[in-house]
Amino acid sequence: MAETKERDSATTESSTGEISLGKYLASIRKDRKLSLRAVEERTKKQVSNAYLSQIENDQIKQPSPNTLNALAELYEISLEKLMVKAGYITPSSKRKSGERHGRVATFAEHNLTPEEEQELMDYLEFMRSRKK
Amino acid sequence: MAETKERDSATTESSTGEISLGKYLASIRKDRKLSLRAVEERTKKQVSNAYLSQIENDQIKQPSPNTLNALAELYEISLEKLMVKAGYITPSSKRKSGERHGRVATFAEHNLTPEEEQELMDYLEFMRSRKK
DNA sequence: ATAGCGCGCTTGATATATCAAGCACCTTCT
DNA sequence: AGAAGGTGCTTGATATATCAAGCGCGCTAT
Repeated sequence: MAETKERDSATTESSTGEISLGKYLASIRKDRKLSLRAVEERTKKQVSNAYLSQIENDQIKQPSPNTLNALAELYEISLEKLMVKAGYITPSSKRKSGERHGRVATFAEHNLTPEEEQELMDYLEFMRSRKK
Repeated sequence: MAETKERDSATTESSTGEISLGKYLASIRKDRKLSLRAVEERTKKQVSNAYLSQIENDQIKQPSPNTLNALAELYEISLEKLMVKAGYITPSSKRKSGERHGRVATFAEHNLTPEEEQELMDYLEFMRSRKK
């Protein structure tokens, strides 16, 4: 009675006021014009079509980092963004809404690709939100 | 070709040739002079004493990132190191083409603490090892 | 029409993470 | 001595992730 779990979320506007993990992943997959089974193959069976379907319909609460990573790589999106949406990261000290923060050009000294740079920045936020 | 799931014993020298996750965590806890229940309390129940015991005895294969993070923070060790030991990160291609990294002093522009810097560097390796 | 294929989806089964409750043992007290 | 409390540990119960197998539907083709 204390807490009913099901007040979720067809449209979960949790931390950043964004859509749910499932809807987000679904929209991206469609953008990439991939079928569920295509994703299954391209991820070398790391994510089955059945499972992806459940994820996209928000029937899975917290896919493992491995799963999220496989999808992030295939779709070429930020792993940490998925980690946030999956609830691994507490949205405590999140940035002000919708604000793009400064760049980290100095990361270039490590031959970071733009994606790596973005991921590192996301990860920094991740760490700091946890530190709270 | 399949990797048989081996549940070998106490001294698992996997990725970095180090001890298993459980033994590693146990040694650190003792170093910090904390009891299982003390850890339970200090992590605000994020890790129960029963569960920690299982982890330390390698009865748990892959604790969640949340759990690992709680321990990493309490012990003040690298989360990514635990992620490696937990098997979230494949220790395959550490060297892509004789690549080695230097320091990342420039991270200081983001007011990184030494720990954050270390974690970011670990995480960079994490990303790159994942990238194939 | 019908055979086939691709699509998203459902479901049963299995593996595993996680914890509350308890147990056996060991130190101090009084 | 016994109570009280600390220690690591075990276990039964519960929740959840994950997949193989299958379903029904819409397309093309014959």
